[in-house]
Amino acid sequence: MEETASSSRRSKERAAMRRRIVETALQLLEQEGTTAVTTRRVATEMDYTAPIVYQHFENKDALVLELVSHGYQMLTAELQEVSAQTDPSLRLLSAATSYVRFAGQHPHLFDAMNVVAVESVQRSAIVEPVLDLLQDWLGVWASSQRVDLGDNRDACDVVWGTLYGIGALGRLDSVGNERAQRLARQALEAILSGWLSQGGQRPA
Amino acid sequence: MEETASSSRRSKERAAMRRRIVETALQLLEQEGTTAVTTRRVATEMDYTAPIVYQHFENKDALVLELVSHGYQMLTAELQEVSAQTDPSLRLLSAATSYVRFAGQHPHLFDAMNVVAVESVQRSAIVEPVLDLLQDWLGVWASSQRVDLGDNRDACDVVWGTLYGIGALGRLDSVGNERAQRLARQALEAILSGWLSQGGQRPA
DNA sequence: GAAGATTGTCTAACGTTGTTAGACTACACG
DNA sequence: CGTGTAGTCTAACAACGTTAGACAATCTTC
Repeated sequence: MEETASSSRRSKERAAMRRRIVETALQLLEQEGTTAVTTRRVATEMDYTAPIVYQHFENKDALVLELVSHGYQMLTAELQEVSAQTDPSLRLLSAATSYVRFAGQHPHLFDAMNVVAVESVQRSAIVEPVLDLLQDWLGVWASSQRVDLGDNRDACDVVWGTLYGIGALGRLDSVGNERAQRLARQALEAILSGWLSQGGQRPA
Repeated sequence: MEETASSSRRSKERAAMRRRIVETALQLLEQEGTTAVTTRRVATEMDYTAPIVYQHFENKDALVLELVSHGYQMLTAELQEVSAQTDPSLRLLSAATSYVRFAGQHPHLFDAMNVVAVESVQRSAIVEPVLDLLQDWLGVWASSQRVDLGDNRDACDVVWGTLYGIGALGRLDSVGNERAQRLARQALEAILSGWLSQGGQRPA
């Protein structure tokens, strides 16, 4: 396993090609939706042919999983920005609208990110950063309000599920993203205010 | 357009065949998941061939839409049962667990019921009964607690989105349906208690 | 009851999808 | 220069949604 000059160049080219595939697929997904992401379409868009995909991904699902991963990275980055907000309550509320806005700005990616069928061991790892962020912010909020949330994990999943559900609602024409942003904020306001008034821990 | 004996029999047979297709497709969906619902598979299961489907549905999407409609009817029926619960708060909490339990008992159907891509004018009509139920119960709860929810429609969608999100969360192995049922109850408890403590109307 | 129309069903095909095997080409290394 | 390796393409497969056209059975009408 020597490290020759050309082999290193080759592996860089391989990596570059892999990135190109992901970029092209992502662009297709965002601009034309799930149905546009086919192996042939992705390859053609780069002036290659379909089998090129299989030189870099085990199958199409693996490629899509990479898009999903990319999506969560984008989402994490966007959520990091509201980190500037130091007030624990406002920060959570900003995160809520931020999350739903993301769903509105990247509707098809958002869909792909939430296809449960693509469950895998890796999925948990992909979502983890966002959940960690949320769990952290919730913890800070709780201690700032001197509230015991019981299981922090539970609280985190409650908020996560709530925001996801309302974000998904916003995808419907009958609801719309802007209204969904408002609803998400209202929902989180209600939940936090509820936890506040329930005061302490939940009964068994 | 006379009403002869045989034409009436024929139309009954047509209707029966349509029902058989729906039943077969529903069974396949529930037992083997979305990928098992193909025109060929559905037809073969009934000892027919694929084109039979197109004698009764414009396309596969129309068939799936019928399954979704069927699913919402089942859900509505199941929610009607908790109607026995007269206490407004307990009734809503029961509905929450009921809804999430439904997601756990019919996971693939639940998925199909929530594919946003199948949006259509008819979709709103399909979901309407459930939303009406929820809106009604929320209204009763609000007046029983002497709380002004502001826009009743908003409150309804908040709860609807929340429950859906947590129900979908339960589909993940890392969460599980039983835990999701608990989480849904907790979420709704928090929201209601939050609305209670916020007391009156939301600011503009 | 026979002729013609209607209706149910199947066969066969088209285009598209994910995916793989095998051929070809170009470059790298001895 | 010859040999091997890595990258790419062509061609094919099975399965999918969908449609046209043929066939047969039934109904209508005289």
